[in-house]
Amino acid sequence: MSASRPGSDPGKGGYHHGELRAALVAAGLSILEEGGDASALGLREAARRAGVSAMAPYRHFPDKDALLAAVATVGFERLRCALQAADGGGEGDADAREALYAQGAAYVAFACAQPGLFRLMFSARSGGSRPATLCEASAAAYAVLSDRVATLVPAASAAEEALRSWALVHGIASLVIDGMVGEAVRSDPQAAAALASRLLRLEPIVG
Amino acid sequence: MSASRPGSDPGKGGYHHGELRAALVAAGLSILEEGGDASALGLREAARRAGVSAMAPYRHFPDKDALLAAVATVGFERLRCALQAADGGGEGDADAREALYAQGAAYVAFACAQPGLFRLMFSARSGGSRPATLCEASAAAYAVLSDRVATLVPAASAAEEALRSWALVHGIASLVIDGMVGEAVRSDPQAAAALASRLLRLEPIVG
DNA sequence: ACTCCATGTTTGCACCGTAATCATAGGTTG
DNA sequence: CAACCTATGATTACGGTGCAAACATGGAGT
Repeated sequence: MSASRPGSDPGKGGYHHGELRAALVAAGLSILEEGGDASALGLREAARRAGVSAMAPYRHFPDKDALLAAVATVGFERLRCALQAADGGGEGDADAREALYAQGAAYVAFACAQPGLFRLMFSARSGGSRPATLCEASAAAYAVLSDRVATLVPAASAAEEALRSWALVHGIASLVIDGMVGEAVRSDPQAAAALASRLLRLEPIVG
Repeated sequence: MSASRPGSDPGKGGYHHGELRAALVAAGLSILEEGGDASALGLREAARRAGVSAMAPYRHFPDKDALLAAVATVGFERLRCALQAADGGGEGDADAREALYAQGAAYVAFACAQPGLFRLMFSARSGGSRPATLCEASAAAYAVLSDRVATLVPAASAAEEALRSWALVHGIASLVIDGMVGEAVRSDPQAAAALASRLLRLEPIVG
């Protein structure tokens, strides 16, 4: 009686449009991929791309922030996949270290390749706080990095080391996409990834 | 014939309003300080606070981005002052290291205390590229950190070490103000600064 | 066949950024 | 001193946005 309703499960309905929710999220992603400007992502523009009226999105999202959060959630899922692919799952000691560096490079390359999406992921805040699905998606992505760090350091310092690594690569990514480290790096994800890998290996000042 | 014109030097006019340009920048700063939301900073709202018509700002800024850039420039100047104050100018070896840690803590505390302004500083981009004054202000702030790092490491690696330190503190600041590291830290600049200081001292994974 | 309700549309409002046009004030110059 | 000239600010108008409210539609369950 509840699961038999036409649009009970969001994202797989089959009525007028069929997949409006998914189409809107896809439209949002395409907007971010085209014009790096995050302010270009709007409800009306997304509806336009989905071939639907301007108010239709409100049947699937309570407000604009909710759509942004849904798009950001997809972004975190993509980031998690990218990190997992870069890690490779090596278990040796040297392999584990290289896996961490590869994750850092992938993190920065991801941000560099899709700056609009990356910025949205860390600014999407629906009604003051993040929706649960967004939190879960970001936590899942962080877990990939956190788990790798856990294989490299004692358990006691694992949490802080993971946070330090995250902050470092996140800082590099943010500075690069905001144009603070030279134009040559921003438009070249490979160069940005190489920079991240180099900074991760760098000897610390506390030597 | 040119310098004798009433409003030749922007920012120090004395006509109808007197200091409209400065008043608009101040209004922008106050907007950012009140509602953490950066999207609340608009031309019309700034004009409203300055007690002037909605179109008046266009006599002092070509478009909205230019006002944002001017506000961001003030933000970088404030950040530079905060970093210089935190550094203290110590010259001993241990003092120098502590000065660097203090700068990192001050950087994160600044972002935590004024998240809207901090975000604007790294997203203000007038017409695709940053105005010269904004670049100079950000470079001046970075120089404070860069110079301190230069006193701690060999000249050959100074540039990369400085960038690494900047990325680390910038990453911490970004993650904190975007609510990715726990609510307790975000609303407490002191706690955020302590976190930054701790992560800066942390042993690296390459041990 | 009838009804119901989720989905999509239409209309309307307040706000924003900005272009075009007009009004004014205060020095500059004859 | 008076006329003017230009920088500054005000008005009006246009397209865009997010959103609320009322309306239309069409497949699902009875």
